[in-house]
Amino acid sequence: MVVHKKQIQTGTLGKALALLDLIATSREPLRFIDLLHLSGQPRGTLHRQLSHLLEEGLICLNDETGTYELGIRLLNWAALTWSRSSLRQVAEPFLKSIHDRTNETVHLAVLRGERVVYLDKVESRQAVRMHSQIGNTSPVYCTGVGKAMLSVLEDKTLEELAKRIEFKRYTEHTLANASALLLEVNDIRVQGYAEDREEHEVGIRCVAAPIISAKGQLQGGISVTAPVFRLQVGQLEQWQLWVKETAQAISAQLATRMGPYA
Amino acid sequence: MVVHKKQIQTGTLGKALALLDLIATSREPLRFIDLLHLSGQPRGTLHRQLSHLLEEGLICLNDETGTYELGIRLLNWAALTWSRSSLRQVAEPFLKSIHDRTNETVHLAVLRGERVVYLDKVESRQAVRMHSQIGNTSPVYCTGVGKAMLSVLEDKTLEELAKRIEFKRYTEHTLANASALLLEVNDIRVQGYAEDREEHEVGIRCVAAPIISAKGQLQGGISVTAPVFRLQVGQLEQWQLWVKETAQAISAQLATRMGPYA
DNA sequence: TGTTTTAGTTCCAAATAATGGAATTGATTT
DNA sequence: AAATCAATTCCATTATTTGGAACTAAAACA
Repeated sequence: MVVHKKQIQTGTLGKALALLDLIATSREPLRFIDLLHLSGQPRGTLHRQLSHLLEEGLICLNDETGTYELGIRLLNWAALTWSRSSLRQVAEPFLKSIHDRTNETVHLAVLRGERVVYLDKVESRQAVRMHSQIGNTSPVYCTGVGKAMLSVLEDKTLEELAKRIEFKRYTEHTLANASALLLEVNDIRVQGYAEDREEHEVGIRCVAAPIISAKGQLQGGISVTAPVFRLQVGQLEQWQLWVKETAQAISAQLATRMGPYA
Repeated sequence: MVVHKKQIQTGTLGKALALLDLIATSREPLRFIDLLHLSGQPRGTLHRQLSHLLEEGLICLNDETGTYELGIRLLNWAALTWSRSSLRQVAEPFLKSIHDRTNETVHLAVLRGERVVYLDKVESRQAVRMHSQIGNTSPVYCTGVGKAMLSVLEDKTLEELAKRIEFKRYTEHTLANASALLLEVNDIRVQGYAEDREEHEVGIRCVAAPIISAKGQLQGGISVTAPVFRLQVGQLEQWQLWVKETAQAISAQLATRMGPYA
């Protein structure tokens, strides 16, 4: 959320979490020997690091296969993170309200590095299943909320972030490079809302707006998403207004009632 | 899940996570000064530890209130933990099946220390909202799944665990001490299933059974929960069978197709 | 069955990071 | 402007981590 003034060396903790991330992001189940190659750490070091992660419940060892999985303690922390998130708490009724009016999927998301993390979702029939979205991430440059959030960042921050992005084409409309993104963000700044015109998935469009704090700091964003075939003429124009209004209402509310646990 | 052979000193990582847990489990938002008192660490040490957690995205600092909140990175890890859990993947269709037959809430849970952590849930109308259960915990001694899981542990492990529990009366039926619990677990071992007779919440009953690995190691448990007013005569007796059968079917399936990501 | 290979664990002197008290800076109140 | 309180920085001391090598366990091979 906040951009770092200076890079801090996180020492032992950083190394342990890098290892955890390796396990978390691998698409294959990993054994000791795999981690040995992937991490590039010496045997002794890796062994102790894994012992510590294991002991702390951040990972667990599958007895049958000898592979490491993510631990249940992470789930527990996440449940607390979610339920206490002040942004989420404040936004909840607003998300419901906009969903009632649009009857389409509404997302609440925050920015984390070059990716968007979904914090909440209100969906048509089905309510949220965890696997659907919460805690999952998407690239910032081809999602409505992503681009909306970028529009709040300062130029310098934005440019640095854009430079770090690895652009990948998901559809023919996906923005293909940093300059195209910066150009589009400029438009978004003027309009106050962002659109996703089938940039991430063919047949899916959305409108989104950023949420800011009293001090103007980026807090997150909301979006309404719909399949193209269900869109009426002028519908997105209507939703634009609602999304902008709602994001501003959430921002205003955040300024009043801050802090979690309230 | 697995009981430790020996206690390992987790050093720096352990200290950092203890601090994270302090923030996670506090019912009040905490500022630096609060953490200074709570943690008992010297100023310099605490400051560096917080900087590291902050830098790693495990916590974030609320600019307006100066209080620390849990970070989004935890949510992201949890989403991966959940979606890849081999137990959850294997259990999913079985949970649906038993829900179709009972039309009541079905839970999948695992044991973590003296508490039960919910891994999945299939509910009547509403599908899962994260806040409903996933990642949340309950005491082991007054839940159906909790007692069912205890029944798989070895005597020594069980007794040590029971000794560590702080018993709290939730209803007049709550088991009040370790010996009552051990006695009940003995019955469960014979029957192969556990009951919760309004022990956690008045008006709520459930039946549960444990899931084990090929080697007989405890993997988790499932339960069917219903409000007393909706229960027909002989209904729990029917569900007992289903829950036992289903838990065994999951155990069998686990033995075949192990490992996450499959 | 014994041998080889591979995977995982333990050890310990050297290198690195964490510690914590004190001094400093910054913000808020009187 | 002074006083109070909160947060941050500094650095010599202390504790932990590091990593190569030796060791053990288990599986694959002969």
